Amino acid sequence: MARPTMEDVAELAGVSRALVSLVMRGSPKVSNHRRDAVLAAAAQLGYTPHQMARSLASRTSTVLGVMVSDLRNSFFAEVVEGIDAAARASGFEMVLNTGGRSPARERAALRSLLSFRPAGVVLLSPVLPTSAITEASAHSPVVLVSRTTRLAAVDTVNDDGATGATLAVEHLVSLGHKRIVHFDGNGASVAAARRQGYVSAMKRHGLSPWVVPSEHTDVAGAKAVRSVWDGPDAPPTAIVAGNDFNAVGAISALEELGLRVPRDVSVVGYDNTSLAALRHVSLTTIDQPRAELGRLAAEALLERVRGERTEPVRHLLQPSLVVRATTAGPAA
Amino acid sequence: MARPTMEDVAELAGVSRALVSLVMRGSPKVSNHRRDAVLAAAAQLGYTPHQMARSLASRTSTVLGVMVSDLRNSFFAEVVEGIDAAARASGFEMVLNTGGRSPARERAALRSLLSFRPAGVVLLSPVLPTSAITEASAHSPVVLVSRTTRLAAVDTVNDDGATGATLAVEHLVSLGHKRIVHFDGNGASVAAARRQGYVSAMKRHGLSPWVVPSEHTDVAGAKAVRSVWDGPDAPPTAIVAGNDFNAVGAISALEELGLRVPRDVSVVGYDNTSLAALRHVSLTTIDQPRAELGRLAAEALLERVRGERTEPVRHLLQPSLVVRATTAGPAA
DNA sequence: CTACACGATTAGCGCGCTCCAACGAATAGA
DNA sequence: TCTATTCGTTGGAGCGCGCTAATCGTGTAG
Repeated sequence: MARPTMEDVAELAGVSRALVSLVMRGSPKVSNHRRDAVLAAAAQLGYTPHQMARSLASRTSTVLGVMVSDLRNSFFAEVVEGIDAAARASGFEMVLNTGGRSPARERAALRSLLSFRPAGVVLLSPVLPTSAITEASAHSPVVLVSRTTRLAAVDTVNDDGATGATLAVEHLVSLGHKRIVHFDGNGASVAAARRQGYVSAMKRHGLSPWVVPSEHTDVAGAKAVRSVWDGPDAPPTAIVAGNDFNAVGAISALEELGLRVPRDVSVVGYDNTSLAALRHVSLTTIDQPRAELGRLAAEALLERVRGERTEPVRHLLQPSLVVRATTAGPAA
Repeated sequence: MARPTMEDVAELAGVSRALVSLVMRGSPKVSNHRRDAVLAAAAQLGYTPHQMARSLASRTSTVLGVMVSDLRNSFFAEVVEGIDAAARASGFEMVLNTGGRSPARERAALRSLLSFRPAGVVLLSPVLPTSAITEASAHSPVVLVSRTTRLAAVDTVNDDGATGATLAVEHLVSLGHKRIVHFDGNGASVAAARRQGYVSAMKRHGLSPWVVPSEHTDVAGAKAVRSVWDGPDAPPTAIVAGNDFNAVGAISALEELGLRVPRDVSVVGYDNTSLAALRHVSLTTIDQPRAELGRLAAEALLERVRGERTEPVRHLLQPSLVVRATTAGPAA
C-alpha cells in the first residue's frame, strides 16, 4: 500500500526531486531528455502526485466542496453531474456531502467541507440560516444554487421560476383554458417565485388566480386534486403543478375520479425530470436546465479562485416549455 | 480567507502547538485547565483543523473515494446516500467522481481519486477492465458494488439477482401464469444473474424460459414488447422486466396495443426505484436494498482501514418482492 | 583563452499538522 | 534525602510536495 513518492521517482530517474516536481507540473523549462527519463520512472513505479501534499505546499486547492440536501432527488443529482463535469474539465474534484434538509446536519456538513480548505463551496438548496452562510463565505467562496441571498460575497445560480410559471400559464391560456389552478410548493424555496409568476400571469390575462397549498410530492399532488374537486367551486380545466412529482400525483388522482388527462383536465409539471420524459407519463412541463445550473455554479467558483472576479453574480436561467401529452384544449 | 492555524491558536492560548494538537484530537492526557483555554482560543479564532495537513502528517486518510457511473440513475444516487451516511457516522468524507460508463473516463476518474490517497475506494458498477481494478487495489482497499470479481484483494457488495428474478417468477406462477417472458438487460453487469435466476425458476416449474434481449431503458422495454407481440408465437401473459425503467416502457407499449395491465398482461420490474412507488405507476417490482448496499460498501472499507479484516468479503444481499398494481392472475 | 549569458538543474525552506522522545514538576516509595 | 514513577507539556523531526534562490554546465562573443 505504501505508494512511491517524488523522492523514489527522482532516484530511479537519476535526477533531483525538484526536477521531478517540474516535470509533474508540466514546466517547459525541462529538457526533453530528462523529462522522458522522469516520466518513464514515474510510469514504472506507478507514481501519481499526492494531491493533499501538493495543495498543502502550494497553498492552493483543487477541491470543490458540494453540499446537497438530498441526492435521491434526481433534480439535485443532475445538478451535481453538471458541477462534476465542469470541475473535471478544470482539474478539480468534488468533496460531497448531504445535509438532509436539517440545519444542524447541514452545519456539520459545511464545517466538514471547510476543513478541507476547498477552493470553493457549492450549497444546493440549503436550509441553513444566513448567518452560517455569511460565516462560511469568510473562509471560502460560496455559491448558492436554488436559493437566493443578498450577501455580497456570495454568488447565486437559480432558474427564473416566475418566468417558468408564466410559460405554463401562457401555454394553457393559448389552448383556451380559463379556470387554471396552481398547486403551491409551500415550503420549498423555489415555490414563491413560481407562485408569483403564476398569479401575475393570470391577472395579466384577466383571469382570477387560484392557489391551492400543496407540497412537492406525488402524494400531496393527489391530495390537492381531491380537495379541489371535493370543494364547492366549479372544478378547474387545467393545473399548474408545483413540480413534476406533484403533477404525476395529481394525474393519478384525476384518473381515479374518472377524469381523463388531457381530455377533461390538462396538467403542467415543473422541472422536466427524467420522470416526465417517460412515455408512460409524457408530462408537459417546464424544463429547468439542471446541468447548466451545475456548470454555472462551478464556473462561478472557478472565476473567484482565479481572481477573475470579485463582484457577486446572480445567474437567473431561463426555463423553457416542453409540450408533451398532458395538455390540450379544454373540453367543449 | 487566510484561516488561522494551530500556531495561532497555541499563541493565543499561551501553550505549545503540540498541546493544541492533543486537544483537537481529544486526547485524555490534557489538563482541564489547558483544554478549556485551547478550546476558547480556537472558538475565538474560528479555527478548524486542516484535514489535508492532518492526513499528510498522520499518514492516514479520512477520505473515501467514490466513483459512480451515472448519478442521474437514482439507483446509484441512493447507494451513494447510503455510503455517505455510513461515512459520516465514522467521520469520513466522500470524494466523488463520475465515470460515465466509459473505460477511459473511468480510468481517469479512478486515478484522480487515488491521487487523494483515500482510505478506500468504492466503484459503483464500473466498466473498467479487471487489470485496472487490480492495479488500484494495490494502492488502496477497493470495494465493488453491482459487479463481481474473483480478485482476492477486493470486496464486493451485490444483490442476489438470481434470487430476485426467482421471486418474480414465483409470484407470477402463484398467480397462475405459465407463459412468462423475460426482458434481458443485455450489457448491464447485473443482467446475467437475473436471467439465470429467471431461467432456472422457470425450469423448476416445468415451464419453458423465453428470454428477449433488451436494455435497461424504457424505450428498450417498449421495443421488446412490440417485437414479442409482432412475433409468430402466442403472446405471454406476464413479463419479468430487466429493471423498472424497462418495465414502465413495456407497460406503455402494452397500453398502446390496447392491452390492459394487469388484466391482460402482468408486469414485474426490478430495483424498486422511486419511480415504481409512484401511484401513477404502482409497479410490482423486486426491491434491492440500495442504502444497505452503500452502507455495507463503506463498512467493508472501514473494516480494512481499521485492520479488522484482510480476507475479502462477498456481500450478497437478499432482494424482496414488492407487490403493487401491475400483477394479477391471467385472463381466463 | 577568458568573460559572460543563459538555460537546465538543484538545495533547502516551509505548508499545517502528527508523533515521539524528552522534559520538569509533582507524588510515591525506599 | 534520594531515586522511581507518573503526568502534563514541549521541542523538533518529518509527512510529500511547491517554490525561490543559488548553482551548474554549455555555448557564444570578445
